[in-house]
Amino acid sequence: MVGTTTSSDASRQALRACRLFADLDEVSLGLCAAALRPRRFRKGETIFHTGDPGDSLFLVSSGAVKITIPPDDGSEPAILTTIGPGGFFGELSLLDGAARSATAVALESTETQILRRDAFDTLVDSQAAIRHNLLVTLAGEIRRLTAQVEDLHFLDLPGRLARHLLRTIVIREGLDPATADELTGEHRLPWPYTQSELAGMIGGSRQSVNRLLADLVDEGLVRFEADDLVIPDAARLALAARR
Amino acid sequence: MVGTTTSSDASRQALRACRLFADLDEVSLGLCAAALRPRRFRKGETIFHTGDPGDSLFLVSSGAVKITIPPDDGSEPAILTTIGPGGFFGELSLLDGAARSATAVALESTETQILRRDAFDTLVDSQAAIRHNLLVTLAGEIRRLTAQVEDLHFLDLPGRLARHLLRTIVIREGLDPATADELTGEHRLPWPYTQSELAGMIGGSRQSVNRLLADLVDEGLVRFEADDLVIPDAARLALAARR
DNA sequence: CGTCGACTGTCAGCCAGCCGACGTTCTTGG
DNA sequence: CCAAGAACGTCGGCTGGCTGACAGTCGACG
Repeated sequence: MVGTTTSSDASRQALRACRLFADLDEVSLGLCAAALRPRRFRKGETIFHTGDPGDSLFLVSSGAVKITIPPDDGSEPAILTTIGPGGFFGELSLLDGAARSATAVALESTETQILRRDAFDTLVDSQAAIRHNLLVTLAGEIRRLTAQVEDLHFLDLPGRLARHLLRTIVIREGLDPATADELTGEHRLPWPYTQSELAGMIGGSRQSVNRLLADLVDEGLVRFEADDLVIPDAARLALAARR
Repeated sequence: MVGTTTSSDASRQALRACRLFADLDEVSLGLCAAALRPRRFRKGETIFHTGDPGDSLFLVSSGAVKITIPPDDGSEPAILTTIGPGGFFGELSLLDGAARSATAVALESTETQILRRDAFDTLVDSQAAIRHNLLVTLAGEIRRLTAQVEDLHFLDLPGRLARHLLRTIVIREGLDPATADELTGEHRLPWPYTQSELAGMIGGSRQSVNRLLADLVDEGLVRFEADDLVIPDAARLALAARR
């Protein structure tokens, strides 16, 4: 069965790239790979909604997904985070059996691998390495959210924008989030976001974000090149993020 | 050794009351109890600071603890959450080995049981029940923080105040946080907080909180009695919290 | 039992950032 | 290649909530 073999290879690829399955021996990796089912989403497609029941974890092989909270009126949704290749999402409902707490939407064409609850439970129970990685990742998630609450409390909009950009660098480059303030030098970020989305991420209006971005460009702190955002001097931007 | 026996009994008490150790058989419970060391904190005493290295988990036997983020200037700290009897805190540093991400301060005279990393690791590895409880609790923590970010995005100050009160009811009475909007009837909360602290919890200034509280009292939505806050009709308050 | 510190109550002034409005530019599909 | 929808750029007016200031209240402690 050529199809099956190909699918399994793709699954192995996805696993290797994902922090959750790091440090796993070949045999265990094969076991995990067998439990995965691939699923592709088109740009803008909704993967699940707030309030849905959920019993699957999604690994992102390629593309990107935004985790949002829809407003009940028609305004801009809040964007909690975005997940890129190697990341995963949807684990909460697996852990506590409750409904989805947020909505997941594909930012671009995205390839995912789905892991269902029974397989997930088996893996977590039998593989100490996966268990450890899971706990570390959840802790990281909590720290990220804590930092977000902190920003919303203490920083004004320009500050939140600057800090958000720094954090995005750190995430994209896989660095320690705690070092966001000590970044230096030039960085280049792929930038698939609209200004409305950016506004949703930092808790501001589209118009304000537009103005603040223009300010940053004027001051030479950031620059747009094709589909990338270039930050010539991260240290200088970090200064602008100070409380 | 009478002293040891007494201490161990207190430890068992603490464990029984804590969700993390629910559903544990007597023998395992004894093992856990043996790993605990009691520690008492006076009102206002700092338990640990942001940035400290940390390798212990604290179980609250009695009293209450606030988890705060200190501002770098002299203004009001943000208060992320408060932990009462049966709750625990300080688990993050245990999970990922990183520094404390927040400061913990005793709100009143507080009795805690300390569990150090080595004992914690052993327990989590050997007891599937504890492991499960830990994961569920972490998931709950993430949901709580997500809800907090959501509130800061979508609600104005009156809305955040009302919702905070509803959430406090839910936490104090040990209900499902998702049901906060559907509460009805009269509720009575112990109220050890100053207006400044309340302001820190909902992200507002002390003055604004004072004014909003007065409004709520005028409308008959809340009432202060001795050291308690009484909410005569939770459903009516929930209406005030609507976005 | 006076005084000192912490907390509550209240007010006026100010401004960051929201909102609505509208033109322009980009892009996508027919 | 054209039309229509989406995203960007910009403006002025309005206001929620912050800041600062000060007066009452209450409990603790010498």
